[in-house]
Amino acid sequence: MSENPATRHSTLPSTWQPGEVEAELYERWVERGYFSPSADSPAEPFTIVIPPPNVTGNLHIGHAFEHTLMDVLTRRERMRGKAALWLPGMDHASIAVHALVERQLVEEGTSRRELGRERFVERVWEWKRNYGGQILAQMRRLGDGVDWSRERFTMDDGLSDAVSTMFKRLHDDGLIYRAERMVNWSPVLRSVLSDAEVEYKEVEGELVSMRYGEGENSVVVATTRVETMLGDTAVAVHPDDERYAHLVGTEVELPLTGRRIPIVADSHVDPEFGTGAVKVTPAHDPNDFEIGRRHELPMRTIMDETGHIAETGTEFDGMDRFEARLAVREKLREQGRIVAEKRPYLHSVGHSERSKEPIEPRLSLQWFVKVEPLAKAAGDAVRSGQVAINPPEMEKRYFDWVDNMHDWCISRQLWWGHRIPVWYSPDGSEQVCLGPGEQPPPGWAQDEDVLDTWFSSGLWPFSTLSWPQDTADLRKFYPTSVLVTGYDLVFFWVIRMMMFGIYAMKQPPFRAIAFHGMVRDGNGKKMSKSAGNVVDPLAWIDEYGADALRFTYLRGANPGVDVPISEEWVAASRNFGTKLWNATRFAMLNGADPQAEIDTALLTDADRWILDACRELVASVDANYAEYEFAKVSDALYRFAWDEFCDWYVELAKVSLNSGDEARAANTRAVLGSVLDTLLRLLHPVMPFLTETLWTALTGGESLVIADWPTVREQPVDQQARTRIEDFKKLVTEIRRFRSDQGLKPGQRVAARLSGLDSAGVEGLLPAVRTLVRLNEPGQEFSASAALEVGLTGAVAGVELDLSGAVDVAAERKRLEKDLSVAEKEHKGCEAKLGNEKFVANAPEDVVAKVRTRLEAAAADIERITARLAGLPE
RNA sequence: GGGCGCGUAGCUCAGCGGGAGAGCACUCGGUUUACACCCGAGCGGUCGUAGGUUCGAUCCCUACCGCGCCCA
Repeated sequence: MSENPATRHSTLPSTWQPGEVEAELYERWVERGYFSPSADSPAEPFTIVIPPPNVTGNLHIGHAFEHTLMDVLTRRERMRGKAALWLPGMDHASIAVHALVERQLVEEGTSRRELGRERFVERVWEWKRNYGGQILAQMRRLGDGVDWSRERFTMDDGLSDAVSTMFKRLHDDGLIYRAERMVNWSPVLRSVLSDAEVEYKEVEGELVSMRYGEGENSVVVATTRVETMLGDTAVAVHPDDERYAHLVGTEVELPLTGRRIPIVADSHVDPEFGTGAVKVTPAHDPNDFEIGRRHELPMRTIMDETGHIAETGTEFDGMDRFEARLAVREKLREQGRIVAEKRPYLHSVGHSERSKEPIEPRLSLQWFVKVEPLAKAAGDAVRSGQVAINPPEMEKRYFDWVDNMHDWCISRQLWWGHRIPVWYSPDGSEQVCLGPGEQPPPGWAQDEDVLDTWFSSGLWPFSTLSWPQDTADLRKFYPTSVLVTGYDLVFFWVIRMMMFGIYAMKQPPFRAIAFHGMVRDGNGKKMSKSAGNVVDPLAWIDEYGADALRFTYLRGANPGVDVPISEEWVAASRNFGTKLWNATRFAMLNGADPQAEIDTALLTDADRWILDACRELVASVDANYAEYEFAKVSDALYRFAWDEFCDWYVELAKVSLNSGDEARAANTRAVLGSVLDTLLRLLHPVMPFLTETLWTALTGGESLVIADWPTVREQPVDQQARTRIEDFKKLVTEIRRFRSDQGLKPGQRVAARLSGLDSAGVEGLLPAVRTLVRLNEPGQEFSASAALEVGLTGAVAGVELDLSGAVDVAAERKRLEKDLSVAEKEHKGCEAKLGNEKFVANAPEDVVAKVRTRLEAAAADIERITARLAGLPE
């Protein structure tokens, strides 16, 4: 504060080297505790919990994007005086980690079963200590202002207690049950998967039609999974289907098995599809399962947990399902039972999202959450407006999920994760569900399965704040302010967090949900390893700095819309950072002083205009943040900083600084300092490193992280100053255009005489015009050889130039003709509108008046340009 | 098959009832005392197609074509 502005510039190097200072700045922020709000703070809380990244993961381009948004929001709220908490952590990624460590064991020639459960889990923790959580270090590179003192992991003791507490509550409320159901089975993982972990893909398979039974009593059925016929326990037809009416109630022989199976009538069969008769495999197909239940059919499981045929008593036992598919088909062919084959047959098949193989529908005993009451509450919270979804269009997708959710299968046949807190008596006749700290009766055995990772993720917004303990953190920071996540994750953690939050905490876990899009490459293509267009955000941080990457993300972040990103755009953002750097350097070299008093009496039009523009910028940035319109925020900042401040104000400030009027120059230094100060504050959430460096140098303040967010100053808008500056800009631009047309070098000075500036009210800006467009005062021998006229708000300004005879008339004529045709088009358009009676009668008064004004202006332009063209030498 | 979204300048995207915009790319000029990661000037669009509503449609409605996503 006491530092002399004139000497501060010595602390600012001539170029910005992000790589040299980012890490140091970051660690300083963390050490000073800026990111760790106190639960005792009197300030209003602002909370974001990180959607927990996977412990196996690295910071990919999508995380970096999402983190930028969260960091921007949190940093801004901190500057606005909130007790801002961004809570970091990771989930344990049950399936991913389990599979990863299991693979390692296989490579070492052993297996998890050989190792045993206890040692396997130890092994996983060891892996986590050595290799897990790399993303946490990478988040520091990006500048994530998270509170590391509150970091959480879903497998930590506290969060594990939260899991078992929640399980027990739901269980005791009858919202968790165990049942034998058709589930999505992964033969590779040997575990069940939730519906959300299955992705449907079109595949080229085959549709095989085969005949069951003999002669008149035979039926033809078709399937893409021939091997499942071994588990058929019926054939179903539509009850109204006359073709098969005589067969309903009879039996046919199921080939290869010697079994006889009934033909049943079921109204869910589509008589239009295929032959109208379908094979029924209740233990291996969801639809068939339902038919089986309705008709009390036997449910024959014909595969083991690895997808191999088992216990059918046929030659196919022991074969993998795909091998059996071919073998069964060929056997049927030998027996003459294949009546048709369609190949390739395009159809949709569910695949395991994690292990990629086709899932196998399978009858299995699992634990489920009864979601109906929970999902209804989650839907109501949005319907009632308690939770706002941004952008609102995403509500539909949310309701689609919430309103049509199936019960959630939460057990997994894995070892890494939260073990289901249910114990069985030695004879299996009794079971008990226990909460944390409760002991099962001696000799009872705990359920072997673990819980779906999403179960613990669903608790994340409050388990991370120490729930079920009633702590100061929980009271202060729950519910969280906003969940920032991709629209693809609606059904993963969003709905689960909503359901659990409302159930356990009696209020939704966030006040708002801000959905963002997916990061795509510069051509709008989805990034994927196979397309080879995946980029590493860390490489770009190395090359261009974290701020450049962050700014690029923000510029592309329209709510809910995909974000394309490419290296050239990151480079462009880096250029923007450099521009700011240089502008600040210029300001400091000229003694810009943000603390100096601004004497309003001495303000020039330029000062008034930029202060007003700056004021509007603050308002616009605030308004757009409120709507999560990040792209509009950054666009406004970019344009103000570059187009208004650097391109015009700084140039005008030079005129003032060199005017020799010390009082005026001092005032300009104060305005320069003030505007830059505001601009750097506004940019800080997006570009924390660069702005911190510049701002501390400019102001001598401690840190921008904890500086105040700008407020909209109560200051009258000087509309006249704005008009004069707009006129000034137009005048300068037109003269530059004329010079360019005439082939004058930008630096070449020419003598000129200007007129009409006084009646336009911009005579005070004459010195600035002369400086910006290199016009000398007309001397003794001044002889105007070229001239132009510029229509300003209040008058027409005349500019006569002495080009020493060398006038390019052709160029001037071309320019005038172009201007004329623009004016004529405008004139014609306005005339047509005003000539339309209905327009004049129906259009609002102000619209009609505006068109009249435009018509007059166009007419004046036409007259002036025509006269000038007529006066040009041939 | 059902649902949602999108087709605007070479590229990526704003705008969404009354004068077509931005960034990048491109062309020309440039040793202007902050900046060539720059400065100045410029080129570039029948706003997917066809109808309709309206005094007026890139904007609203309908159909179609193309692309993407989600669900079955």
